[in-house]
Amino acid sequence: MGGRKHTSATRGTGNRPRPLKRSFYARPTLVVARGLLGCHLCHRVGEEVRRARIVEVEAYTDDAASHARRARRTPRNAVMFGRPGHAYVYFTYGMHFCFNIVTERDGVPGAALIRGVDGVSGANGPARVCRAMGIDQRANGADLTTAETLWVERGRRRKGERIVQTTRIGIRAARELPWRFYLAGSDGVSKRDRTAESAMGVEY
DNA sequence: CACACGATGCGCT
DNA sequence: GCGCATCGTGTGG
Repeated sequence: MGGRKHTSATRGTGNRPRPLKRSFYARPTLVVARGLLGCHLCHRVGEEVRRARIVEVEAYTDDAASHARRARRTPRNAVMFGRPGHAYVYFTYGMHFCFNIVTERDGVPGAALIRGVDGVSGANGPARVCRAMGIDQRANGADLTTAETLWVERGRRRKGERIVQTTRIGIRAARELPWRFYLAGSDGVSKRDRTAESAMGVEY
């Protein structure tokens, strides 16, 4: 047995969490959103740790469709203006939660909305991600860099796996902005853009 | 204080 | 494709 310290047996689940650091999140929202694809969202629920692979993300800054539109701070969106690497969870339509990760440097609003994950069943769409992962309002404001209960770990992007960039879902304002990213061919993608996929030659 | 509506998902037409 | 559940939030009076 050579000098290999990390085997697949010691590197995978069951070891100490290796949460993404704050420096990962303290970057432009589009960069972070794209970079989260393929990473693993982890949530401790009691003794259990739920893990899922992030496959669809949207970016929100101070654009017209954002809760932080016009860079206006309110009680609800305040966490979007705070330190990067924290959870922004909001309640909507009287029954759903949506989970975001705060981006940009402290004081600059930004968040990446997790819209789809693979690895848990029925997690295409932001509300279903929260339901499947057990994320609710209690997670709002949580620091994801400490790996206490909620965190993200670096993942592998499969060879040849394509990233599709297209418009965001379920908004009216600024719908032309191509601020949604997803991994082509993943089950957890809420809505495919066939036009974009064929334009970039995606096949499967 | 009143009210319109939403970064959704589900069931029915 | 359309209506609707269900309620916190933001905005305006």
